[in-house]
Amino acid sequence: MESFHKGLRIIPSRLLGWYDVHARELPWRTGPQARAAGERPDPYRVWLSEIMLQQTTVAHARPYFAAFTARWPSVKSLAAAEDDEVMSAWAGLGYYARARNLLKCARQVAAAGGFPRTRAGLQALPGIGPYTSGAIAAIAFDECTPAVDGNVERVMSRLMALGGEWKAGKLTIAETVAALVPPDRPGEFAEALMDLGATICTPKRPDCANCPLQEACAAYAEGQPERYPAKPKRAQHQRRFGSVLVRTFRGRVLVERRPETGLLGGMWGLPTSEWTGAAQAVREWPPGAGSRAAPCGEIQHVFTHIRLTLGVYREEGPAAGAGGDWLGIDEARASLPSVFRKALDLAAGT
DNA sequence: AAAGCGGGGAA
DNA sequence: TTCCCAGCTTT
Repeated sequence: MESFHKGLRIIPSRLLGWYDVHARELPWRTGPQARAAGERPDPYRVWLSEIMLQQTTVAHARPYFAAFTARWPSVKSLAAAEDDEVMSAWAGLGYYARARNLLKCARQVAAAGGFPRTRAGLQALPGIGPYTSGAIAAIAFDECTPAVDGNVERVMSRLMALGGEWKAGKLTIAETVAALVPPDRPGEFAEALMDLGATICTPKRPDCANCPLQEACAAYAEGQPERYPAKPKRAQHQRRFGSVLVRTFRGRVLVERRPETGLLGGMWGLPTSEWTGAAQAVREWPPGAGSRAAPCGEIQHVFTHIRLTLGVYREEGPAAGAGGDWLGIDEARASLPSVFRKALDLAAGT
Protein backbone atom coordinates (compact mmCIF):
# COMPACT_ATOMS: atom_id res chain seq x y z
CA MET A 1 0.00 0.00 0.00
CA GLU A 2 2.82 2.31 0.82
CA SER A 3 4.60 1.65 -2.48
CA PHE A 4 1.32 2.29 -4.25
CA HIS A 5 1.08 5.80 -2.82
CA LYS A 6 4.77 6.40 -3.33
CA GLY A 7 4.28 5.46 -6.97
CA LEU A 8 1.41 7.86 -7.31
CA ARG A 9 3.41 10.75 -5.93
CA ILE A 10 6.02 10.66 -8.66
CA ILE A 11 3.36 10.98 -11.33
CA PRO A 12 3.12 14.77 -11.79
CA SER A 13 6.84 15.38 -12.23
CA ARG A 14 7.37 12.30 -14.40
CA LEU A 15 4.41 13.16 -16.55
CA LEU A 16 5.33 16.81 -17.02
CA GLY A 17 8.90 15.87 -17.85
CA TRP A 18 7.60 13.55 -20.54
CA TYR A 19 5.13 16.19 -21.75
CA ASP A 20 7.88 18.77 -22.19
CA VAL A 21 9.40 16.49 -24.81
CA HIS A 22 6.45 14.63 -26.32
CA ALA A 23 3.49 17.03 -26.19
CA ARG A 24 1.24 16.83 -29.25
CA GLU A 25 1.26 20.00 -31.28
CA LEU A 26 -2.36 21.04 -31.67
CA PRO A 27 -3.81 24.23 -33.17
CA TRP A 28 -5.72 25.15 -30.01
CA ARG A 29 -2.84 24.44 -27.69
CA THR A 30 -0.10 26.63 -26.27
CA GLY A 31 2.78 24.13 -26.03
CA PRO A 32 5.25 23.81 -23.17
CA GLN A 33 7.91 25.95 -24.85
CA ALA A 34 5.52 28.76 -25.69
CA ARG A 35 4.10 28.63 -22.17
CA ALA A 36 7.55 28.75 -20.68
CA ALA A 37 8.15 31.85 -22.81
CA GLY A 38 5.13 33.46 -21.23
CA GLU A 39 2.54 32.88 -23.94
CA ARG A 40 -1.02 32.36 -22.73
CA PRO A 41 -3.79 30.25 -24.29
CA ASP A 42 -6.79 32.05 -25.78
CA PRO A 43 -9.84 31.06 -23.67
CA TYR A 44 -12.06 31.23 -26.75
CA ARG A 45 -9.95 28.74 -28.67
CA VAL A 46 -9.61 26.48 -25.63
CA TRP A 47 -13.36 26.51 -25.09
CA LEU A 48 -14.18 25.94 -28.77
CA SER A 49 -11.77 23.02 -29.02
CA GLU A 50 -13.06 21.42 -25.83
CA ILE A 51 -16.64 21.51 -27.07
CA MET A 52 -15.68 20.08 -30.45
CA LEU A 53 -13.62 17.34 -28.82
CA GLN A 54 -16.41 16.03 -26.61
CA GLN A 55 -16.72 12.37 -27.66
CA THR A 56 -14.93 13.31 -30.87
CA THR A 57 -11.49 12.40 -32.14
CA VAL A 58 -8.80 15.03 -32.70
CA ALA A 59 -8.59 14.06 -36.38
CA HIS A 60 -12.31 14.62 -36.88
CA ALA A 61 -12.47 17.92 -35.00
CA ARG A 62 -9.35 19.46 -36.49
CA PRO A 63 -10.75 20.80 -39.81
CA TYR A 64 -13.86 22.09 -38.06
CA PHE A 65 -11.72 24.00 -35.59
CA ALA A 66 -9.78 25.57 -38.46
CA ALA A 67 -12.97 26.54 -40.29
CA PHE A 68 -14.67 27.99 -37.19
CA THR A 69 -11.69 30.06 -36.05
CA ALA A 70 -11.12 31.37 -39.57
CA ARG A 71 -14.74 32.42 -39.88
CA TRP A 72 -15.32 33.45 -36.26
CA PRO A 73 -11.98 34.46 -34.71
CA SER A 74 -13.46 35.59 -31.41
CA VAL A 75 -16.32 34.71 -29.11
CA LYS A 76 -17.83 38.07 -29.95
CA SER A 77 -17.91 37.31 -33.68
CA LEU A 78 -19.36 33.86 -33.03
CA ALA A 79 -22.03 35.36 -30.80
CA ALA A 80 -23.07 37.61 -33.69
CA ALA A 81 -23.47 34.73 -36.15
CA GLU A 82 -26.84 33.51 -37.42
CA ASP A 83 -28.09 30.25 -35.92
CA ASP A 84 -28.25 28.62 -39.33
CA GLU A 85 -24.66 29.56 -40.20
CA VAL A 86 -23.37 27.83 -37.10
CA MET A 87 -25.57 24.75 -37.39
CA SER A 88 -24.55 24.28 -41.02
CA ALA A 89 -20.88 24.78 -40.20
CA TRP A 90 -21.24 22.07 -37.56
CA ALA A 91 -22.84 19.61 -40.01
CA GLY A 92 -20.98 16.30 -40.00
CA LEU A 93 -19.41 16.78 -36.60
CA GLY A 94 -22.28 15.13 -34.73
CA TYR A 95 -23.98 15.63 -31.38
CA TYR A 96 -25.75 18.72 -32.64
CA ALA A 97 -26.90 19.85 -29.21
CA ARG A 98 -23.29 20.92 -28.87
CA ALA A 99 -23.74 23.45 -31.68
CA ARG A 100 -26.95 24.82 -30.20
CA ASN A 101 -25.29 25.15 -26.80
CA LEU A 102 -22.16 26.60 -28.38
CA LEU A 103 -24.11 29.53 -29.72
CA LYS A 104 -26.08 30.01 -26.51
CA CYS A 105 -22.84 29.97 -24.57
CA ALA A 106 -21.08 32.37 -26.94
CA ARG A 107 -23.90 34.87 -26.58
CA GLN A 108 -23.90 34.65 -22.80
CA VAL A 109 -20.15 35.08 -22.69
CA ALA A 110 -20.17 37.98 -25.13
CA ALA A 111 -22.91 39.69 -23.15
CA ALA A 112 -20.91 39.23 -19.96
CA GLY A 113 -17.80 40.65 -21.59
CA GLY A 114 -15.73 37.48 -21.36
CA PHE A 115 -15.49 33.94 -20.04
CA PRO A 116 -15.88 33.22 -16.32
CA ARG A 117 -12.44 32.42 -14.97
CA THR A 118 -13.42 29.71 -12.48
CA ARG A 119 -14.49 26.11 -12.83
CA ALA A 120 -17.80 26.82 -11.08
CA GLY A 121 -18.55 29.81 -13.28
CA LEU A 122 -17.71 27.93 -16.44
CA GLN A 123 -19.85 24.94 -15.53
CA ALA A 124 -22.90 27.17 -15.25
CA LEU A 125 -22.69 27.80 -19.01
CA PRO A 126 -24.58 25.70 -21.60
CA GLY A 127 -22.67 22.70 -22.92
CA ILE A 128 -19.98 22.89 -20.24
CA GLY A 129 -20.02 19.99 -17.78
CA PRO A 130 -17.66 18.57 -15.15
CA TYR A 131 -14.88 17.66 -17.55
CA THR A 132 -14.96 20.71 -19.81
CA SER A 133 -15.18 23.20 -16.95
CA GLY A 134 -12.12 21.65 -15.35
CA ALA A 135 -10.19 21.59 -18.61
CA ILE A 136 -10.88 25.24 -19.47
CA ALA A 137 -10.29 26.45 -15.91
CA ALA A 138 -6.97 24.61 -15.70
CA ILE A 139 -5.69 25.23 -19.23
CA ALA A 140 -6.86 28.80 -19.82
CA PHE A 141 -6.99 30.19 -16.28
CA ASP A 142 -4.46 28.12 -14.27
CA GLU A 143 -7.00 26.96 -11.74
CA CYS A 144 -5.66 24.04 -9.75
CA THR A 145 -8.45 21.65 -10.69
CA PRO A 146 -8.67 18.25 -12.40
CA ALA A 147 -9.98 17.47 -15.91
CA VAL A 148 -11.04 13.85 -16.08
CA ASP A 149 -12.01 12.60 -19.53
CA GLY A 150 -12.05 9.15 -21.07
CA ASN A 151 -8.30 9.14 -21.55
CA VAL A 152 -7.63 10.05 -17.95
CA GLU A 153 -10.06 7.42 -16.69
CA ARG A 154 -8.23 4.80 -18.70
CA VAL A 155 -4.78 5.90 -17.57
CA MET A 156 -5.76 6.12 -13.91
CA SER A 157 -7.71 2.85 -13.91
CA ARG A 158 -4.53 1.16 -15.10
CA LEU A 159 -2.18 2.96 -12.74
CA MET A 160 -4.35 1.82 -9.84
CA ALA A 161 -5.51 -1.48 -11.40
CA LEU A 162 -9.09 -0.58 -10.61
CA GLY A 163 -11.29 -3.64 -10.86
CA GLY A 164 -14.79 -3.98 -9.47
CA GLU A 165 -17.64 -1.58 -9.88
CA TRP A 166 -16.87 1.02 -12.57
CA LYS A 167 -19.02 3.70 -10.94
CA ALA A 168 -17.01 3.42 -7.74
CA GLY A 169 -13.81 3.37 -9.76
CA LYS A 170 -14.68 6.67 -11.41
CA LEU A 171 -15.13 8.30 -8.02
CA THR A 172 -11.76 6.98 -6.89
CA ILE A 173 -10.18 8.33 -10.08
CA ALA A 174 -11.70 11.77 -9.65
CA GLU A 175 -10.46 12.02 -6.08
CA THR A 176 -7.01 10.72 -6.93
CA VAL A 177 -6.48 13.04 -9.88
CA ALA A 178 -7.68 16.01 -7.84
CA ALA A 179 -5.01 15.26 -5.27
CA LEU A 180 -2.29 14.98 -7.92
CA VAL A 181 -2.80 18.24 -9.84
CA PRO A 182 0.38 20.30 -9.48
CA PRO A 183 -0.50 23.91 -8.54
CA ASP A 184 2.19 25.39 -10.78
CA ARG A 185 1.12 23.64 -14.02
CA PRO A 186 -2.49 22.45 -13.70
CA GLY A 187 -3.37 22.95 -17.36
CA GLU A 188 -0.32 21.21 -18.73
CA PHE A 189 -0.88 18.36 -16.27
CA ALA A 190 -4.34 17.87 -17.77
CA GLU A 191 -2.98 18.04 -21.30
CA ALA A 192 -0.15 15.66 -20.42
CA LEU A 193 -2.50 13.07 -18.94
CA MET A 194 -4.66 13.21 -22.06
CA ASP A 195 -1.66 12.99 -24.38
CA LEU A 196 -0.41 9.97 -22.51
CA GLY A 197 -3.79 8.30 -22.90
CA ALA A 198 -3.97 9.19 -26.58
CA THR A 199 -0.47 8.16 -27.61
CA ILE A 200 0.94 5.67 -25.06
CA CYS A 201 -1.78 4.34 -22.77
CA THR A 202 -4.13 3.50 -25.65
CA PRO A 203 -7.24 1.35 -25.28
CA LYS A 204 -5.68 -1.60 -27.07
CA ARG A 205 -2.01 -2.59 -27.05
CA PRO A 206 -0.68 0.20 -24.82
CA ASP A 207 2.96 1.08 -25.45
CA CYS A 208 4.16 0.40 -21.90
CA ALA A 209 7.80 0.21 -22.98
CA ASN A 210 7.75 3.95 -23.66
CA CYS A 211 5.55 4.98 -20.76
CA PRO A 212 7.04 7.45 -18.27
CA LEU A 213 4.77 6.04 -15.57
CA GLN A 214 5.59 2.39 -16.07
CA GLU A 215 7.12 1.88 -12.64
CA ALA A 216 4.10 3.45 -10.95
CA CYS A 217 1.59 1.34 -12.87
CA ALA A 218 -0.17 -1.47 -11.05
CA ALA A 219 -1.72 -2.83 -14.24
CA TYR A 220 1.70 -3.08 -15.86
CA ALA A 221 2.95 -4.95 -12.82
CA GLU A 222 0.06 -7.38 -13.22
CA GLY A 223 1.00 -7.91 -16.86
CA GLN A 224 -2.33 -7.19 -18.50
CA PRO A 225 -2.87 -3.40 -18.67
CA GLU A 226 -5.44 -3.74 -21.47
CA ARG A 227 -7.79 -5.40 -18.99
CA TYR A 228 -8.53 -1.90 -17.65
CA PRO A 229 -10.77 0.00 -17.48
CA ALA A 230 -13.43 -2.57 -16.65
CA LYS A 231 -16.39 -0.74 -18.14
CA PRO A 232 -19.90 -2.17 -18.47
CA LYS A 233 -20.93 -3.16 -21.99
CA ARG A 234 -23.12 -0.80 -23.91
CA ALA A 235 -26.60 -1.50 -25.16
CA GLN A 236 -27.03 -2.87 -28.65
CA HIS A 237 -28.30 -0.76 -31.53
CA GLN A 238 -31.96 -0.95 -32.40
CA ARG A 239 -32.78 -1.44 -36.06
CA ARG A 240 -34.98 1.15 -37.75
CA PHE A 241 -36.27 1.51 -41.29
CA GLY A 242 -37.78 4.28 -43.38
CA SER A 243 -37.52 6.21 -46.61
CA VAL A 244 -36.23 9.61 -47.64
CA LEU A 245 -36.97 11.95 -50.56
CA VAL A 246 -34.40 13.78 -52.66
CA ARG A 247 -36.51 16.26 -54.61
CA THR A 248 -34.50 18.46 -56.97
CA PHE A 249 -35.61 21.40 -59.07
CA ARG A 250 -33.56 23.96 -60.97
CA GLY A 251 -30.32 22.85 -59.35
CA ARG A 252 -31.71 22.97 -55.84
CA VAL A 253 -32.90 20.36 -53.38
CA LEU A 254 -35.91 20.45 -51.08
CA VAL A 255 -35.00 20.48 -47.38
CA GLU A 256 -36.85 20.93 -44.13
CA ARG A 257 -35.80 22.23 -40.76
CA ARG A 258 -35.80 19.55 -38.09
CA PRO A 259 -37.32 20.20 -34.66
CA GLU A 260 -35.04 21.96 -32.19
CA THR A 261 -34.82 18.96 -29.87
CA GLY A 262 -34.25 15.27 -30.43
CA LEU A 263 -32.21 13.48 -33.06
CA LEU A 264 -30.39 15.88 -35.42
CA GLY A 265 -32.28 18.68 -33.68
CA GLY A 266 -32.10 22.08 -35.33
CA MET A 267 -30.40 20.77 -38.47
CA TRP A 268 -31.55 20.82 -42.06
CA GLY A 269 -32.94 17.47 -43.16
CA LEU A 270 -34.49 15.79 -46.17
CA PRO A 271 -38.18 14.85 -46.09
CA THR A 272 -38.33 11.43 -44.46
CA SER A 273 -40.93 8.96 -43.25
CA GLU A 274 -41.32 7.83 -39.68
CA TRP A 275 -38.56 5.38 -38.79
CA THR A 276 -40.10 2.09 -37.69
CA GLY A 277 -39.02 -1.41 -36.81
CA ALA A 278 -40.59 -2.87 -39.96
CA ALA A 279 -38.10 -3.56 -42.76
CA GLN A 280 -40.72 -2.99 -45.46
CA ALA A 281 -40.82 0.72 -44.55
CA VAL A 282 -37.81 1.02 -46.85
CA ARG A 283 -40.10 0.39 -49.84
CA GLU A 284 -42.88 2.75 -48.80
CA TRP A 285 -42.58 6.12 -50.48
CA PRO A 286 -41.60 9.05 -48.30
CA PRO A 287 -44.02 11.93 -47.65
CA GLY A 288 -44.18 14.38 -50.54
CA ALA A 289 -43.09 11.85 -53.13
CA GLY A 290 -45.17 12.09 -56.31
CA SER A 291 -46.08 9.57 -58.95
CA ARG A 292 -42.82 10.13 -60.82
CA ALA A 293 -40.59 9.47 -57.82
CA ALA A 294 -38.00 6.78 -58.47
CA PRO A 295 -36.34 4.47 -55.96
CA CYS A 296 -32.56 4.62 -56.29
CA GLY A 297 -31.32 2.31 -53.57
CA GLU A 298 -30.73 2.22 -49.83
CA ILE A 299 -28.37 3.84 -47.40
CA GLN A 300 -27.29 2.61 -43.99
CA HIS A 301 -26.37 4.81 -41.12
CA VAL A 302 -25.47 4.18 -37.49
CA PHE A 303 -26.39 6.61 -34.76
CA THR A 304 -25.45 6.21 -31.11
CA HIS A 305 -28.34 3.87 -30.42
CA ILE A 306 -30.00 3.26 -33.81
CA ARG A 307 -28.93 1.31 -36.86
CA LEU A 308 -30.94 2.87 -39.67
CA THR A 309 -31.74 1.75 -43.20
CA LEU A 310 -33.42 4.26 -45.49
CA GLY A 311 -34.83 3.71 -48.97
CA VAL A 312 -33.83 6.69 -51.10
CA TYR A 313 -36.32 8.14 -53.60
CA ARG A 314 -35.49 10.75 -56.18
CA GLU A 315 -37.87 13.08 -58.00
CA GLU A 316 -37.36 16.09 -60.24
CA GLY A 317 -39.77 19.00 -60.14
CA PRO A 318 -41.42 21.47 -57.77
CA ALA A 319 -43.22 20.24 -54.68
CA ALA A 320 -46.96 19.74 -55.01
CA GLY A 321 -47.87 21.35 -51.71
CA ALA A 322 -46.75 24.54 -50.08
CA GLY A 323 -43.19 25.64 -50.90
CA GLY A 324 -40.65 24.43 -48.37
CA ASP A 325 -37.00 25.40 -48.28
CA TRP A 326 -34.63 24.86 -51.18
CA LEU A 327 -30.85 24.75 -50.95
CA GLY A 328 -28.31 24.61 -53.78
CA ILE A 329 -27.03 21.06 -54.17
CA ASP A 330 -23.52 21.89 -53.00
CA GLU A 331 -24.81 24.00 -50.14
CA ALA A 332 -27.12 21.18 -49.06
CA ARG A 333 -24.31 18.67 -49.19
CA ALA A 334 -22.25 20.85 -46.87
CA SER A 335 -25.11 21.72 -44.52
CA LEU A 336 -26.83 18.37 -44.05
CA PRO A 337 -25.96 15.88 -41.33
CA SER A 338 -24.19 12.78 -42.62
CA VAL A 339 -27.22 10.52 -42.91
CA PHE A 340 -28.90 12.90 -45.36
CA ARG A 341 -25.66 13.66 -47.17
CA LYS A 342 -25.42 9.94 -47.88
CA ALA A 343 -28.93 9.98 -49.35
CA LEU A 344 -28.13 13.02 -51.45
CA ASP A 345 -24.96 11.43 -52.81
CA LEU A 346 -26.75 8.21 -53.65
CA ALA A 347 -29.49 10.05 -55.53
CA ALA A 348 -26.96 12.19 -57.38
CA GLY A 349 -25.06 9.14 -58.57
CA THR A 350 -28.08 7.36 -60.02
C1' DA B 1 -29.54 6.19 -12.31
C1' DA B 2 -30.44 5.69 -17.04
C1' DA B 3 -31.28 7.05 -21.53
C1' DG B 4 -30.64 10.07 -25.60
C1' DC B 5 -27.53 12.02 -28.63
C1' DG B 6 -23.26 11.45 -34.38
C1' DG B 7 -19.86 10.24 -36.76
C1' DG B 8 -15.80 8.03 -38.03
C1' DG B 9 -11.47 5.46 -37.46
C1' DA B 10 -8.91 1.50 -35.53
C1' DA B 11 -8.27 -3.33 -34.54
C1' DT C 1 -18.12 -6.69 -35.88
C1' DT C 2 -16.84 -3.97 -31.47
C1' DC C 3 -14.88 -0.25 -29.14
C1' DC C 4 -14.12 4.36 -28.17
C1' DC C 5 -13.22 9.09 -28.82
C1' DA C 6 -10.70 16.04 -24.46
C1' DG C 7 -19.18 14.25 -22.36
C1' DC C 8 -23.49 16.88 -21.59
C1' DT C 9 -28.37 17.15 -20.88
C1' DT C 10 -32.72 15.43 -19.89
C1' DT C 11 -35.83 12.26 -17.80
